[in-house]
Amino acid sequence: MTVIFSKKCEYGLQAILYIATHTMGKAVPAEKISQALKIPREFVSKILQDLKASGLVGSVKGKAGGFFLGKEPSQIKLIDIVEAIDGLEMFNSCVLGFPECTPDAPCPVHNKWGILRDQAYQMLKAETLDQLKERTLNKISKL
Amino acid sequence: MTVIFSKKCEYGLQAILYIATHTMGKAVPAEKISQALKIPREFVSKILQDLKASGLVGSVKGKAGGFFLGKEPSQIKLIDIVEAIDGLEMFNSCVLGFPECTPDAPCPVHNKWGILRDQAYQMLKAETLDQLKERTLNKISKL
DNA sequence: CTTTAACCAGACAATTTTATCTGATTTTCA
DNA sequence: TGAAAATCAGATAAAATTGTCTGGTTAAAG
Ligand code: SF4
Ligand code: SF4
Repeated sequence: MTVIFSKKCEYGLQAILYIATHTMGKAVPAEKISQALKIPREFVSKILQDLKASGLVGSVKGKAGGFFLGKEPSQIKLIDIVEAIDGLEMFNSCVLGFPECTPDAPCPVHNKWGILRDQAYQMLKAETLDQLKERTLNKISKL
Repeated sequence: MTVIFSKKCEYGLQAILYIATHTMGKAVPAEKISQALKIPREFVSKILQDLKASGLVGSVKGKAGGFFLGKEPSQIKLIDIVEAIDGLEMFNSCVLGFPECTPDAPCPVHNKWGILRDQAYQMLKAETLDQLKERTLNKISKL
């Protein structure tokens, strides 16, 4: 299977986007995220607990508890979630899987892939959650 | 883990590039590929057997046997190997993992990711094995 | 103060991916 | 003809990823 992000990372990205757009001042329970995004509840819960360790989300226990953003929406970028879950290794390794990505021994598609890789990185780094809000709402509302 | 291609696919790409540059008219045994690319022999052998089913490689049994390209190097592109092993699904699905990639409900990074995805596809489709030969040799010789 | 709804920690299970093994067959060559 | 070197098919094993369960703790609300 060809994959960009692990399932965990995809779910993490989706969940954070969901929280950012549906928080209304209150904490969002895992159950709600699970239903909206069709992710198993315990699984998304686990992932958010992991993201908590990175400071990207916070949580409150007990009734009316749930998850919320750990920083201002204007301070969170998609790359932050990717880094927390999958790491940034892919942005520094060979697309063909050759060991070592050195300038004097580039893989055969170096000149093209290197550029794409950087653009992908820039893309994830470019916009903050608040800037993505409108488009996120449009997507999630049609799920 | 973040990944572009599965290990199988990476190994398949590397192995085909190796065969294309080291065939010298004869069949290349899995053992030789295994040593050169540091891929477990039985594993690369399996992968090449799979690629044989797609017509990308051929094989001869017995002593002095091994694998060879199933087509002219000028007729094989990297995308062919990717398609045979991992399929082309990634070039038609959402980078954030949202179900359905529809024009009226694009994911929040649609306008940027869509372009990158197409460029990646074009990259893999652009050059044939013979065109990649020189750069491949340079990479493999420094492994 | 009891019920309820939530997070949380850690074990557990299922699935997929990656890798190895075993034995059979084929071909070359001395 | 027999030993050696290779593919090949299928079973098996190991590892990683994905998903589930159990029981505990916390906090709101009646
Ligand atoms: S293109 Fe160059 S930099 Fe990019 S992955 Fe291949 S070797 Fe590494
Ligand atoms: S950007 Fe649009 S086309 Fe690309 S993956 Fe996201 S939804 Fe699909």
